[in-house]
Amino acid sequence: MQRSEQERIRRESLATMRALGIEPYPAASFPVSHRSLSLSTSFQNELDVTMAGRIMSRRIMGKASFVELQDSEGSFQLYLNRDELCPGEDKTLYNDVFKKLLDRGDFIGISGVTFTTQTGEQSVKVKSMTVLSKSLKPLPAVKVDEDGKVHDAFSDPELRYRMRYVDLVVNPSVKATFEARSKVIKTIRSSFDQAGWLEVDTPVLQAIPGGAAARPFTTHHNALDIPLYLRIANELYLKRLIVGGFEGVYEFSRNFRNEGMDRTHNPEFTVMELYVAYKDYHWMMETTERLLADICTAVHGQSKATLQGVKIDFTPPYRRVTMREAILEHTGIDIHGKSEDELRTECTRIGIETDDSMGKGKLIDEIFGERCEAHFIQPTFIMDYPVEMSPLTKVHRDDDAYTERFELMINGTEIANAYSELNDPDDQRKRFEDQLKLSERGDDEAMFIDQDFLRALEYGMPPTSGIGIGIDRLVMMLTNQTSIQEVLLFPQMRPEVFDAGPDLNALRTWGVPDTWIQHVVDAGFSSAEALNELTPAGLRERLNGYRKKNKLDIPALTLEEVETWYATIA
RNA sequence: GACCUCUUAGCUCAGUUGGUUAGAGCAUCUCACUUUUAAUGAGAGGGUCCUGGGUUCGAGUCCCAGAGGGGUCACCA
Repeated sequence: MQRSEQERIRRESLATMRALGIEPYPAASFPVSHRSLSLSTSFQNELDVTMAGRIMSRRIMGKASFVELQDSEGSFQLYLNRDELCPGEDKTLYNDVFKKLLDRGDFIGISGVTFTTQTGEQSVKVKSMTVLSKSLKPLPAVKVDEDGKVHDAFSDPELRYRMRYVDLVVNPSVKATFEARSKVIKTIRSSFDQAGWLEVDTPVLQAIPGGAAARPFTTHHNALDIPLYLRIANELYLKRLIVGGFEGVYEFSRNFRNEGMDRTHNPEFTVMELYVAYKDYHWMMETTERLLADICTAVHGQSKATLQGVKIDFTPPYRRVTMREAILEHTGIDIHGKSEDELRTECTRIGIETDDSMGKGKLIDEIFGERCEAHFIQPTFIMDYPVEMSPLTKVHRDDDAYTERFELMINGTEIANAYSELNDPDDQRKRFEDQLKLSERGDDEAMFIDQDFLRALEYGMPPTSGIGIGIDRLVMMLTNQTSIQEVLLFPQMRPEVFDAGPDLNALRTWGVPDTWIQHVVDAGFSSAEALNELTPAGLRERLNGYRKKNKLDIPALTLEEVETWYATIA
């Protein structure tokens, strides 16, 4: 790939620095005494500081300059005065290194003294400066005016996701999103640790992809010569640990599902799953609403958040609605006691398409998903799902047509899914077998039977409540994002195709001098075909013209030299 | 998987009915400037108009195919 003019100039600056005896990529650590935000909040004049960061802008006014230095916390203004930076006769560091050889994007370390400028800006008067790393590619030139309006924003989603490192440098809100994500996870972890529950790791590679109904990614283990699947859920493993005697276990589980991608689905995503013994789903609802209020407070400083202009109030308690009530409320249909055929008729009546592979549970799920889900904007627990659609859930204590299950809906989206866990091994086996029948009817999402899990239940699992919380979607809600890609640092994308680039060794074998190789490529003569379009004399003329134009400090080419290249190729 | 839509300078974008040498702002380079802050003033350079075909005297613009992105739907507890 041909380098842009800006890249060529930066590489020349790099070489010039080395010629001046300045290593652009020094090995030594650079200890820092202050960072931008903390220095600014406890600012005082005449403070000795040492800082490091990236040059984000330079305003050069002859013998004095201002630099915006960006570090991990934010940015801070530096003031460089030629005679303060270079008190002696030699002004190279200011005149050449700073003004000519450094660019926007370069990392520098500085020492100096704090002061306030005439316009009242907190600044550091730089006394010494060290080059820490040279940036060879120009950063997008995002500018923010005095009204906070962003100009020339780096906004192309493809480029932003593919080069998240650039996105993070120039778009501060992106960094804030991922800091919020970290706060969400930290809050959950510290809350659970405080409760005495154990954070565990369970297998990602599984022989039976259980615990959910989804199409798995398949791989192969060579030594065992067996297929393995990337986990679609970790539920069955965490329950085995409850059998093993832990009272509470949780895991931040990266799950993988080989399904479609869109605004709310990425092939790999994170679910936090928690299982606690001797509890039921009522307890879990109370635990969940308290946890979410804490998380929201950690991110926003209050238990309310705004999502697409709508205020979401995470303050407990949340509304609790049974699935039967929810469907009755929004469609007028009472699903209670209805047969599969009756439900199918109702679906057709209200315009929901059905097919023969759909069982009772699936039909009810369709009605809820199509007609009810979107109405639950404020946090709401939808409780008591029909037994057919919840094969891992204990039947309801009062009515065996339902299960003790809830989903937490926020802004019309499912955020969490929880049960009083099914711990009756015989019932569990029967439910798995019902799933198998569904799968024979053509429902390709029905679950596999995990015999070892059934054996674990036969050893006895205490009454347990469990929950899975979709971390990515939760972060979306708390950061006011509508796309999952905005809350994943590196969302899945089609792989980028890179040009292999010209073969520099080939040029070397033609006899092109090392000093010329890059320039011959840059000038567009990286292949024998390109050369053969010109005579040796013509090529020499073009390359020497290129040398002159770019003021290259290398010997001009002689006709004899260029002729030998052609001789080698032929 | 289907449909819609986008791809022009490092970034953000104009580009008329198909018509001269493809433009702007920022960024870059040169010069000036010792408290600026979207610094300023003067000047300059920078392009595989996503790729490949086609129509045409002539294509950034029209047609076909492809690549990549975005959106909607389908799929996805």
